[in-house]
Amino acid sequence: MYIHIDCNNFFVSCELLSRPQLLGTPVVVANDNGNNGGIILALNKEAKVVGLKRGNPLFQVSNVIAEHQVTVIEAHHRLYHEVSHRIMEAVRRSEMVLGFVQYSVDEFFGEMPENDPEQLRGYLQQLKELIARETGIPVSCGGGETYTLAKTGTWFAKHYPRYDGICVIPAAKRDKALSLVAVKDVWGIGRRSIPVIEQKGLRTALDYARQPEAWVHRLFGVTGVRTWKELNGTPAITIAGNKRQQSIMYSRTFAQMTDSKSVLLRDLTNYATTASRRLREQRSHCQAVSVFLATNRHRTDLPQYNNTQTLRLRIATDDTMQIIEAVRYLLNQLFRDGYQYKQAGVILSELQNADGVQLDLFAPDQAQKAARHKRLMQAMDTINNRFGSNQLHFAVQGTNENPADDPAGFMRPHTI
DNA sequence: TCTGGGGTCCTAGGACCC
DNA sequence: TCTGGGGTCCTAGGACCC
Repeated sequence: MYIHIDCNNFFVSCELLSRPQLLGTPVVVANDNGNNGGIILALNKEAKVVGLKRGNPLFQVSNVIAEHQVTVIEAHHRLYHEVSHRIMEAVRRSEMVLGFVQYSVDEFFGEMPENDPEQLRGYLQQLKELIARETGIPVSCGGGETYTLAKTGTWFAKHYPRYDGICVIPAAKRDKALSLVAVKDVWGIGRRSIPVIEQKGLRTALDYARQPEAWVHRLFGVTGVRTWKELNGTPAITIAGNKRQQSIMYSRTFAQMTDSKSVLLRDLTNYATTASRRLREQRSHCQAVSVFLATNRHRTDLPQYNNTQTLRLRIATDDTMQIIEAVRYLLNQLFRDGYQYKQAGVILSELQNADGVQLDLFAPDQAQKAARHKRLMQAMDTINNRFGSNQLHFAVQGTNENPADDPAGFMRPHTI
């Protein structure tokens, strides 16, 4: 049978590892854009009972936060990835799960060679205890005949306390289980499909599973059919897991809107630098670079502009300097005067393995230049890994004037 | 004042080939 | 009544996920 593991309130659980005194009090994790302008990314159950929800902008719920003395913690994404990695390693070492894969930062799938639901439940209990013991993170587990049913099991584990965090759905109870799940709570059925399904008078996962395949195919395509098959007990979804990413994006919403091209250039080159470093970390090269700009969609009183442009490179690269040049070119193409920009980002795509990159036959000197740049990038990565992420940077990135990043005031950036 | 930041896969249609 | 029959590659955009 297939199993699914989902970490409870993951970001909050990670933060509480180093702040155990906050256990039992309401805690939320929010991103921070430097202006108290973030939204709630994760919250524990104490924060849920006072009425907070994932996605709430902080400024809209500041009264609730003050009234109930909710602790707001800024997100530390590096920490979450490390903890996630520890969970994966702990489960791997236990050798209890086959084909164990990471699906997202806080979710895992796998298989267990066990058909008896009670036995499987016992194994999941062991797994849950192992993860708690080795990492301190509480998890919920589900089991079933397919990935989708296993994930449905986790849904029950989370919504009904009597399951104590573990729910296996055996074939014999599949229909009963699906009749208790609303169509909107099915993994794979999204916002756009729900009105179409409900208009047919279908309300539950079982209603959907009982429709003819042809109807599902016509309305929801092959992805809809896959979910339909999985609900009916036939595996149809594969989880890639543990592969290199196929695209890398870095984008930010600004604390203050800007109409300045030079500000955008500075920010975008910083994003390009970070994205390029991640590209090298996973030993990939990119063949395409995209930039997007967006105005504040919440400000209906201002003119809106939203655009993306992509540049394909002749030769795939992981060189920050080349990627910055592409970003500079794309910004020149995209930029329009007279708009207040609120968000911008860089996307690296068409990634390929760094070991098999095609060079340019007609530009042999390019190879020498590439080799020099490669050594420069390696040196910069080494220095920045050791002394802090932007110690050595390109002049176009600007100087870091944010005192929060340098509280002691001794980290003067060195500019190339 | 203040409204994340990432990802994957699929489809439709156009341009081009024989 | 009848208007070939296949292909490939590319791109933009949609839908879904966390």
